[in-house]
Amino acid sequence: MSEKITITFPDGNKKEVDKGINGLELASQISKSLAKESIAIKINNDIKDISLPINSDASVAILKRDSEEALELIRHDCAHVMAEAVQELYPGTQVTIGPAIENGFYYDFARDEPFTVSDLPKIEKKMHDIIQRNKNFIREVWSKEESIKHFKDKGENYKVELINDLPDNEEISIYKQGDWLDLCRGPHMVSTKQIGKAFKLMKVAGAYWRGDSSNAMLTRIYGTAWATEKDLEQHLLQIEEAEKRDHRKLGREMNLFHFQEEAPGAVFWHPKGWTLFQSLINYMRNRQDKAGYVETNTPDMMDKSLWETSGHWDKFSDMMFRTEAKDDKIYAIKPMNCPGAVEIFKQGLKSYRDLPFLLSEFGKVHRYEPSGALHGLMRVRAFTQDDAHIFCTEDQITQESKTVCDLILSIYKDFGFDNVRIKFSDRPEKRVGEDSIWDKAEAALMQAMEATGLEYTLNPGEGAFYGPKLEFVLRDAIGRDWQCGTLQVDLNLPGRLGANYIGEDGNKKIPVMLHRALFGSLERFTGILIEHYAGHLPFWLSPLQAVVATITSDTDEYAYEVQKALVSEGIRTEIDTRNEKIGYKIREHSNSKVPAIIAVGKKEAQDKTVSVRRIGSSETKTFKLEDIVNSLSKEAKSPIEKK
RNA sequence: GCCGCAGUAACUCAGGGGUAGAGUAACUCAUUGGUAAUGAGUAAGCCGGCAGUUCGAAUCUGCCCUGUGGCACCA
Repeated sequence: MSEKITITFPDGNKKEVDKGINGLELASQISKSLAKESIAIKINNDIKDISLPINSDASVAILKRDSEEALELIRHDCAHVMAEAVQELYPGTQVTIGPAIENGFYYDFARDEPFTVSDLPKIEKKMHDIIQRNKNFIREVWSKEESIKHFKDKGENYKVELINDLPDNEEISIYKQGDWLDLCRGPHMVSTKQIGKAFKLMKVAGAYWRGDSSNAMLTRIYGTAWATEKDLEQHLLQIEEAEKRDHRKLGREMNLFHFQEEAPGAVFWHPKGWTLFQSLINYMRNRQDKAGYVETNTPDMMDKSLWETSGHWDKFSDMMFRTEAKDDKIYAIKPMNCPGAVEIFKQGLKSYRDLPFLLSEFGKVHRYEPSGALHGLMRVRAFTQDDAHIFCTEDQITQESKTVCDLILSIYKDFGFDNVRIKFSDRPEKRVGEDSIWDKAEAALMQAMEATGLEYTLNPGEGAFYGPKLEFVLRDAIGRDWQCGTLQVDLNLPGRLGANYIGEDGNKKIPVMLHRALFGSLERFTGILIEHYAGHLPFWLSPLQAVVATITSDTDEYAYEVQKALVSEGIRTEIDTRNEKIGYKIREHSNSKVPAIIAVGKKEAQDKTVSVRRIGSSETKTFKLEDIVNSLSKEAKSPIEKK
């Protein structure tokens, strides 16, 4: 009699089966249809090939193609099929790695002539052919020597490198699909046909071998893959939706800003865009005033020596703009506001009684960002930080950090961002300061984090060169994440720049400096808001809040009266007396996303009323002039004024 | 910075070795209208820059600039 093991199913049922049974056999014991639909198995919560023998008691779930976990397999299998298609169509192309990723998969290839998008339809067609061949994925375990020889003979140098770097005790598995095979950890589904049809190759891109810019550049092909064609369709629609929200497009349509060749990565803010920008600054200034900050302003250019002292020159001089005048000095255009803040702190003798000392600055900084990184307002070379530096004692770190966290979250809420995640980044490889100082800074920040009771994730090695940091990541209306605010504990720069205060004991002490930014970059935050709201900014932020549109020229005079009434209450109002039909005016102002379109014709002029149409609605409501002025001026208040 | 793609009228885009094209916008005229496009007409361009090939280049080639999708970077 063969040995038995006990299988526990997700519903808690147990079953005694022969040792060595595999998932497929197990499934067919339950039902034929299940066996037919199974694609993999979850053994003790690890997803495995369904053909893998089960040799000990285990909890087991059989995965069908429509399960959530299947998606990753579909995508990974799809990557393999794409690699086969590419090697079939373009002999001599080397394969490297090809994982499943969010929404799809990619595969990196090494080929002298990179692929272009025009190659994609051909590859896609070949993939469909391969899938139709319905070959099983077959797993084999090879010895290191055997696998190295195989890939070396085939000229797959990258695979050889991968195998060489595998730890000696690791099993080397190979997956075959028909004649084609790939080094792969797995797992995979049963056969290529289970991939289905719901995939599409999306784009080609360059990518460094092993993500290291000193290595060769490979060609990456990205694809998206889904369980059903409906899901694929849905995904493509979502991409379209994101494109519609693109702040670069909306910024032009709404006449907010532009860029031009002479100033790469620097914004030309148009009047409407600048109005929005200023609304954000005013809001933030108000919140900071109430939180006990005092606002400062520091020089845009300072002698290079200051940046050498701070340590910025050593790490970032390549990315700093510099300028010189008739004297022989080299001035750096500030890439950060912190040294300036320290210089202000240093003026006059400070006592422990002055701490915490909260200095804010809407500082415009310049950084020579790599050309390939520039992206509309999201990544620019000249931007404004809502920066602040909190000088405090070590004992105050926890409380001050907690206060900053609360402030950030409260501010994000005012813009409709309720879903915020926090990342904790600790010491990077290249840094200044003793390890003992880092120990202290990290511990203090961690303690503050614990004190807030907020959830966070660890982000090892990603801290600033002078200290660990928290990063605040918010999720927008269509589920995209944006890193905005930051809080950094700095036990290094104040000392380097010679800041101190007189302690309780009468001795000089070096203060701790907390760097923090809430929106982060005002430019970037503006871009995020535009995309988050798809251009439909809330009334208080809308640079143009109302348009008075006339129906006939007979009522121009009354229209001006209406505009004047609104403007005198601070509502940003334009007037449209053009010789156009009202339908045309409605259409135009709707397209440019004006929140309130106020139509006036003979009827309104006679009754001293207005007809209001709000953006997003096709309803028209009639109000008395004074009533609309009152209600709009209430609506125009910022969240702070409303509180 | 690296790999790919793109740059033509204010905007969106077609064209492609031999008078530079469309739609929208602008301007002019007519029309004074009731909630997402009234009609007719006019004007508008160093076809990103510099070199080269050619009898001839917006078109082909090279270099550069800018943008763009990724990668790398992000104090």
